[in-house]
Amino acid sequence: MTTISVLLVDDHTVVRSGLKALLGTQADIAVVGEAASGEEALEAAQRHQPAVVLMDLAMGAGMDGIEAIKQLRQRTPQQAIIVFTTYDSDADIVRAVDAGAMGYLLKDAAPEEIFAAVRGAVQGKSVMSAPVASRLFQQLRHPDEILTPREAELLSLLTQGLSNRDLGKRLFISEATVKTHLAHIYAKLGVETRAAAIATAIRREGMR
Amino acid sequence: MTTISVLLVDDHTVVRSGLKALLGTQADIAVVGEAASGEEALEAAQRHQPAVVLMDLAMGAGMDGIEAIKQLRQRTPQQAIIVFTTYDSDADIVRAVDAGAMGYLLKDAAPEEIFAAVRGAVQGKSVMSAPVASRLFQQLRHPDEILTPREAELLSLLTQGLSNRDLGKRLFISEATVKTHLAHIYAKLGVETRAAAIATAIRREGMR
DNA sequence: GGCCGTATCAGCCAAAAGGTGGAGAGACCA
DNA sequence: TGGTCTCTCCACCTTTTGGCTGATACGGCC
Repeated sequence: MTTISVLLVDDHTVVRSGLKALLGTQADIAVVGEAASGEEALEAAQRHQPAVVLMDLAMGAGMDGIEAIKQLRQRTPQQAIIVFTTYDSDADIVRAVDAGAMGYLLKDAAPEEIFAAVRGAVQGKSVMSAPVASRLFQQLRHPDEILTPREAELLSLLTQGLSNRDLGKRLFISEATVKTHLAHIYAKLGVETRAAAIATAIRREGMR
Repeated sequence: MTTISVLLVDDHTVVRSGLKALLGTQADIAVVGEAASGEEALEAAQRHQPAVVLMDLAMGAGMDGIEAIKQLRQRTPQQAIIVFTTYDSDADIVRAVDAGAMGYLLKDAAPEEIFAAVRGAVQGKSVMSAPVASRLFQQLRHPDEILTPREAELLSLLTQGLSNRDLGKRLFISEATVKTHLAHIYAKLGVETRAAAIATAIRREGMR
């Protein structure tokens, strides 16, 4: 039996020590490092060379989880990344999978679920919490309602109340492009105004 | 030195074991029980008679944290309650304090902060995370940021994505009046656009 | 009675957002 | 190779929203 080395990435000390305590009960799993930000995660992944990275998506200031996943996939592609976060937002799931995440767990997952995900990840299996799987399934049934990664990214910023101009600056695209994306988002969400899109996104998609 | 008994209430297994691990490092603090819901919390508080209850506000289905606090204050008033949650929403803070919480910690709090809060609570001291204190302070300094009933009503409809015209129809007032109310709401919320107002309202005021 | 807060309405102007239609580049795939 | 998807950009036009100023009316309150 080989020991599976795991790196924990979460800005909450409490969550890190909880995961450490839980994973510590398993003989075949060992936490080899911790990081509290995306930047730290890249450094720690390089240094500890874990088999699995358990990562939160929301991490206060600095690099966000999605960006960290992308960079990790580039630098240390042999490491399996499992997202471990609080919300099952459609957009986050799409973006995380797109960025290269192997699994997607919610923080209220049972310990057994977490163990299974870690063990599965090293074998190339995707493990996700039931609510996440259900959302993905629903998306498959309505393929024309799936937001593209770029649209999801834009929607996420939209829910923070940014104007078209600000969205453009933030994403390094023109205002015209922002409007195009927005029109597509509205069509997919089935709304007509940005106000309704924000309301729908925050409530239905669990964005915050 | 007396040992401080603590009850943990959180629906996330990971968070409970993290707190347990952290608090376990302190000789004068002992976790005497855990609960994953408001209902369980009431039962556990009765049975274990802890000196301090560390409680999350958001707890999936069933009784929410605020309701649990109220009930605990009634049944076991000698126990100090510390809120331990992810968000520093104005509405949540006010409601928690109103319900009888002694302290308010965010989940990204440093371990020392958590220890200090637990020790302070048994001595009747209120300990809160810096961002929380800052918000409370702001509220005290800007009492004119409280929405009038009519404004709150309008804001609530606004978060459903309605246009000014629709808001007017729904509230039986002219569009001009809607705009007046909106201007006041924006000023009070400290935003400039309806998009930002919706985002702020749903997130900060806990509207949904 | 006068002051203040709240709720109602108007008009004007500038800015932002939304609708329509079109188009090119690159990736991917059958 | 041709089709499809995604992302990017443009122009033109209409509608909506926001900023500003000002007004009336009702109910407490000192």
